[in-house]
Amino acid sequence: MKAGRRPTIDDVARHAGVSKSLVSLVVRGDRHVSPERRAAALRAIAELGYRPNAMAQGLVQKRTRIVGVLVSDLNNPFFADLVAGIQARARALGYRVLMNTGDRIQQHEDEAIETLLQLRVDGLILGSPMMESAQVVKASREVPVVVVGRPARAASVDSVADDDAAGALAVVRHCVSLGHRRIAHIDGGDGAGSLERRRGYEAAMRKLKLSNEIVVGRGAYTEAGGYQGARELLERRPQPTAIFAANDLAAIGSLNAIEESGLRVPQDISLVGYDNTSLAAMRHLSLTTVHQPRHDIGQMAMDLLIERIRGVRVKPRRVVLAPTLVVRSTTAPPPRERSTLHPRAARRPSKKK
Amino acid sequence: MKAGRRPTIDDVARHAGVSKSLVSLVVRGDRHVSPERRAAALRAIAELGYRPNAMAQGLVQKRTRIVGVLVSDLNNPFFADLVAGIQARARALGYRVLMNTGDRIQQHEDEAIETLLQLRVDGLILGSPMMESAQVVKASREVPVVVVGRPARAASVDSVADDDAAGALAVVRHCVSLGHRRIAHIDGGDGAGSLERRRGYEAAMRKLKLSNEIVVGRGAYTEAGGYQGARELLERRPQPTAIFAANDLAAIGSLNAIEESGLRVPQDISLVGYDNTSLAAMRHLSLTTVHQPRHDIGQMAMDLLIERIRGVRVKPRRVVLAPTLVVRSTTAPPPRERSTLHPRAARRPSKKK
DNA sequence: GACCGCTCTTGGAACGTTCCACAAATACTA
DNA sequence: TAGTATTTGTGGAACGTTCCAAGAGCGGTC
Repeated sequence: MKAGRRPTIDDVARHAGVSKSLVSLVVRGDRHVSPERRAAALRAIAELGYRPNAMAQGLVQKRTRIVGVLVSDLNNPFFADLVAGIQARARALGYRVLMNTGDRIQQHEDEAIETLLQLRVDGLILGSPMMESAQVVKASREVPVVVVGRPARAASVDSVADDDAAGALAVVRHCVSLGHRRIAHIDGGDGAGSLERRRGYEAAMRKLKLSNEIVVGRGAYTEAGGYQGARELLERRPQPTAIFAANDLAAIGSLNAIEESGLRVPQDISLVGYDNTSLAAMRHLSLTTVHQPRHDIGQMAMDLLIERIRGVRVKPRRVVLAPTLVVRSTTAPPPRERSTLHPRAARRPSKKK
Repeated sequence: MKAGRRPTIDDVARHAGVSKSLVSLVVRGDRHVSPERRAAALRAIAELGYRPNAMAQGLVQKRTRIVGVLVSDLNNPFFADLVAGIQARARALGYRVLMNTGDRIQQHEDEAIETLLQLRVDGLILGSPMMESAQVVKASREVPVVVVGRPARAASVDSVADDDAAGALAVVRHCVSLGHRRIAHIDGGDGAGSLERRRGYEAAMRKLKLSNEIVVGRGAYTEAGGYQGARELLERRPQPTAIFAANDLAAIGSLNAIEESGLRVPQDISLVGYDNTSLAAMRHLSLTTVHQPRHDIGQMAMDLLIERIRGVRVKPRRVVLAPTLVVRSTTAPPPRERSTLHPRAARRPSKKK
């Protein structure tokens, strides 16, 4: 082996005095190898610091045992648990995970996917992608694809998502049971599942005879989006007495806007998020929200993917998990009607409580 | 091209009636190709849906134009901006980014690195890794490595980190200026830079003649770690009047513990975090913290890496950025001495305010 | 008209693996 | 004892690219 070069399997073979085929067998843990040669090979591997070249392996094997994961937004802790679930299952199945993010920008997402496809990953899990579904379908022609957080249309794509309609209904029901009627929604913009969540909200309102009270503010699955949406809603008269944000991040943004306007949560206005991320659970925030079993969703996504990779299933599967409402401290009965007409004076921004 | 197979450069060449070398030139944008043949090649590429095989390319070129990024903890929004900075720079330089996380588990981190090394990435950026530095050095023998968030020892490794001593000093100074003396620290356990931050705290305390007041609670760079550390500190008598947590996540955990014990922030106890993540900026939390220019850190890390990759520099560089204190609403003058002896009765956990 | 120097194009040798068919050695069977 | 399995080990052909040296065509020059 020459100085600066990384050792190859040939170097190892020469060093150990065996054929490269034999070294290959040892590396892959084949049991039809005599103890002596195995030991010799292992020693040479250790001495040279040999590390198999995954590209060469992938090239000849026509598979990589790598699954690519696209994460929509690293700011959203939702994906931390999702990825943990994927990783746990992948580890058990002998696959490795490589991540990528498009930072909520369609073009970047497309590029991220392209990188993964050029690397010839064995499968793709798309976590709440912003990209158009045509792109998803296109990717699914190359490799098995599972979409998380938004229903897939195409027959070649599986999906795992929670039942947004059920989640939204639970939220609206909860608010109504507290006495709210003017329950507004801040949507998730072009985010994954945003439309479903919004439709769920609208359907729930209609179901509870509140069709006239349907109000949707334009937002996004981000703090900034929630802030904007809340600002929009708070300008309306009469103001809503409850806001249902598309996700926890947006709820936090809404909270910023609400507090900025001098209103208190939940005394003046109730607030509900979605996802039950670690943020919502913060005692100081204690956000009422909708729980999704993120870790399970990740595991399920990986399971679906592996079924496709192994070819044991070709029919599409749409897994829908039941969400559950988690009532915390940001929801309460609405204030008396008059109070919304006389909002309290805004408090000093720098002072708390 | 046979049915189920992915088209190769040979398929494209045949389909376009040119040589594969010509197709290769077109794909790589070489300008010494006649317009007609270029058009023919491009058409064939589009018609067949050809996508170059990055493994084959990497194998022959002996480089991948991919940099691997290890992210310590997806729950920490610190890394979202860090990665964004890395990506922005990588994009400009024509590199692609592939991520991996070890979920704050050493062994998983080692595996993540191994995956990336077997793929022969051109370089590695380690974001606040938990792994032992021997592992880092080992990796740096294979490929250029830049460590973020913790100083590197080895000559083969570059690092980008903020000046933890300066940050800690700013925190302690701020607390002292408010009148605090019993300023305790919750450390980051085995987290990256934890030791430096802790030493910085101790040095700052000594510098401000508060050596006797040095108290360190054992924590971690997580919400749970901060919670534990705060519990430990709150059991002490006298209780500290200010807590300096190793990062924002830990500060949030501390806040949970503090509120649970019935104390108010900042009236009864002041709280400071580190990193100035989006969490700290939440109006509802409004955490006093230390700002790190995360995006710049990411860009800088990528720049250092590229210098090594291109071989224009072999001497190690340790970039240290100046942190700045961001004073928000969780710090205030300490309560009168007696008050800590008569803590208020714990309020109902489910009630706020 | 021979030669030169362009530009464009091409075949074939890498790159580092695995896989396959077969060889060699050993053990078993009739 | 010969023949047949069985177990180990091996060389060489893939895999899909890029790179390199060299060829083809074609004006221009002396």
